[in-house]
Amino acid sequence: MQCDHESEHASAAKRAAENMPSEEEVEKVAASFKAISEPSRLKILFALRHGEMCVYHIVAAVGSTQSAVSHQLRILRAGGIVKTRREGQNILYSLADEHVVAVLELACTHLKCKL
Amino acid sequence: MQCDHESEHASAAKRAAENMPSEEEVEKVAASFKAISEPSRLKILFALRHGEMCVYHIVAAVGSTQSAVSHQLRILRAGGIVKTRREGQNILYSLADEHVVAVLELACTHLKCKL
DNA sequence: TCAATATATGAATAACTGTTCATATATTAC
DNA sequence: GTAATATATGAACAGTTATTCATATATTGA
Repeated sequence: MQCDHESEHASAAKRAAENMPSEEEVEKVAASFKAISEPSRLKILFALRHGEMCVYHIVAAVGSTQSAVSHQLRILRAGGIVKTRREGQNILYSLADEHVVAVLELACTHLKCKL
Repeated sequence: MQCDHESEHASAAKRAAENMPSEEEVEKVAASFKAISEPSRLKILFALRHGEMCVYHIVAAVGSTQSAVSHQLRILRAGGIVKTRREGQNILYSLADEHVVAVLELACTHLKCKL
């Protein structure tokens, strides 16, 4: 394999190779996207767009089980997608920041689906 | 399990359940994110930010094999993340639209990593 | 038409991941 | 301290997926 339109693409390829983020950075970005790439987790995020919620209400909103939701919340939390605060017996979950909201909205715009 | 701060969260939960996108829509969004959630595919996208490229140069830029890259490109193409055009023997790949660029940049901003 | 180059793809394997079930931890009310 | 409630977690299983290897298709130039 070899490509001979050096003039046109070689420079882009060279720049791309030189500016490729480190393996660690790529994996960090990938992990963030992976966190929001599962239907069960996306539903949680769509739910949280309507406001801070405890686990019980998240379970109700997405229609799943407590255990499954709790496992997914851990992944979202570890990925920095949601944040938590305790209020008595309850742990209240919310979207971590405006970037998360923005990415969700971009995806829906891209796919031409209402939110 | 039952949650008694009805006054505070029940309304958010109710709105969330009512406005939850359909299973099909959620899966479409999830599939899009899944397409960009693998390090090997993300590297391809980071490379393509520097311009349209043929497979040979993508392979060179990301440091993988022709077969692996080709499999990943198929997934990115099916997910509407990249688009292609043929030029002689070569298939030139590029990012599908500005939304893709924007999402990549948002993620890097979110993670405070340079791009 | 034939050889060479570029890209795609099917099958197989190995690694990863989501859910379920059972159970553990933590907080509150008594 | 004990019971009740809310949330988290470990293990196991099932389903998914990325890579490799071998091979197929498509385009070009002779």
